[in-house]
Amino acid sequence: METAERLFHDRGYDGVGVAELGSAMGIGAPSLYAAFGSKVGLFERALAVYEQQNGGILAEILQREGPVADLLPLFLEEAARFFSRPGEPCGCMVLSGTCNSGDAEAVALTARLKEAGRERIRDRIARERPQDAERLADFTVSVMSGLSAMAREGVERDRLLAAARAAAPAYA
Amino acid sequence: METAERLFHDRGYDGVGVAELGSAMGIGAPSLYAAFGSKVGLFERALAVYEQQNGGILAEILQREGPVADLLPLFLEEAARFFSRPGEPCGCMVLSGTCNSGDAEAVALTARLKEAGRERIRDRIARERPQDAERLADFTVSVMSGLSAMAREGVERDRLLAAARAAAPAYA
DNA sequence: GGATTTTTATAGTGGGTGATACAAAAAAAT
DNA sequence: ATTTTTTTGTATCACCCACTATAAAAATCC
Repeated sequence: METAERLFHDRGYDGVGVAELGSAMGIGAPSLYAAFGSKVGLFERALAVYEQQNGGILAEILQREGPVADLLPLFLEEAARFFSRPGEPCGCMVLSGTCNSGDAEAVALTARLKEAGRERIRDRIARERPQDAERLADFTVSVMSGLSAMAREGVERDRLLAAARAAAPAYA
Repeated sequence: METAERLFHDRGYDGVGVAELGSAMGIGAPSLYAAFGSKVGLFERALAVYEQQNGGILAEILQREGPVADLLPLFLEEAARFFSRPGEPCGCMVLSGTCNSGDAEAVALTARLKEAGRERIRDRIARERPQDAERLADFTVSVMSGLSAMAREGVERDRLLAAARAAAPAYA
C-alpha cells in the first residue's frame, strides 16, 4: 500500500499506470481491481494512508497554543521541510498530486482534502483574528502550494525554508 | 496558433493531444508535424506566443521605479488578476502548464522560462536590497505559483487578490 | 494550359491506457 | 480427501497516444 502511495506521490495520479502500480505492489491487475475497484479507488486509499502517516505532523502545529503570528511561520517552515525530506517524494501529494489531471474523480478527492486543510488553518486563525481568517488562510495555502510545486521541480530545502521564513511578516 | 496556446494553457501539456490540437487549429496532424516537428515543438511556439502576448504585463511592473516594498505587492496583485481573467484559461501556462508532466522536454522548456522570470524578479530586488534578493525572489515565485495553482482549481479572483495583498508585509 | 512541386487528407504505425474474461491454482470448508 | 469457494495469471478488450507513410488535391511555375 505504501508503495502505491509512494508512486502516486512521486509521479502524480496520471503519471503512473495500473500496470506499474500492480507490479510494484506485487499483485496483478485483476487483484488490484478486486481489492480497490478502480484506479481512483486505489488512489483514495493511498491518500488516506498518506494523510494518516504524514498529515498529523502539520495538524499538530495548528493545535498548539500561542499567537498565529508565531504559529503559521512555524507551520510553513515545517511544510517546507516536509516537502523536501531526503529519500521521500518531493512536494505534497494532496496539493500537487492531481495537478492538470483529466480524471475528475481524482481531482475531486484531492480538492476535498485541500479544502479540509484550508478550513483547519482558517479556523485556527479565526480563534484569534476572525477578520483575517479567510485571507490569511488563502495566503497560507498559496505559499504552501507554491512551496510544494517548487519542491517538486527540484528546488532544494534551503531555498524552500528561506522562502517559507520570508512569509512570516505577513502574519504580523 | 493562439488556439493551440489556449488549449495548452487550459489543459496543460499532457492534457491535450495532437489530434485535438490539429482539429482545433483547422489542420491535420501531418501539417502540424511539418510545421512544428513535434508536439513539444508546437508547445515551444505556443509558449513563445504566450510570453509575447502576456508576459509583458508583469515584466513592465518590474521595470517601474520605486521601492521593492511597493512594487512586488503590485506585481503579485497583477498576477492574481492575470491568473483569473474572465474568459481566459486560469493560472499561468508557464508555472502550471507542465505540472506532473512526463515529457522531459516540455518540462525543461517551462523550467527555463520560470528560471528566467525568477531572475528578473531577483535582479530587480537586488538593485535595492541585494541581501534579500534570493529569498524574496523565491518567496515571490512561491506565492505566484500557489496563486496559479489555486486559480486553476477554480478559486475566484477576489480570494486570489486578497491572498496576494496578504503577502505585502513580507516585503517590508 | 500542362507539368512539377508542395500541401493536405486518409489511414495506419507501434505502444500504452484503464479495465476484464476466463481459466488455472491456491485456500477454505465440509 | 474431496468439493467448493476464492484468488490469481494470462491474455485481451476497446480506446487513445504521438507520429508517419502513402496518395490525392491544391498551388506554383513555365
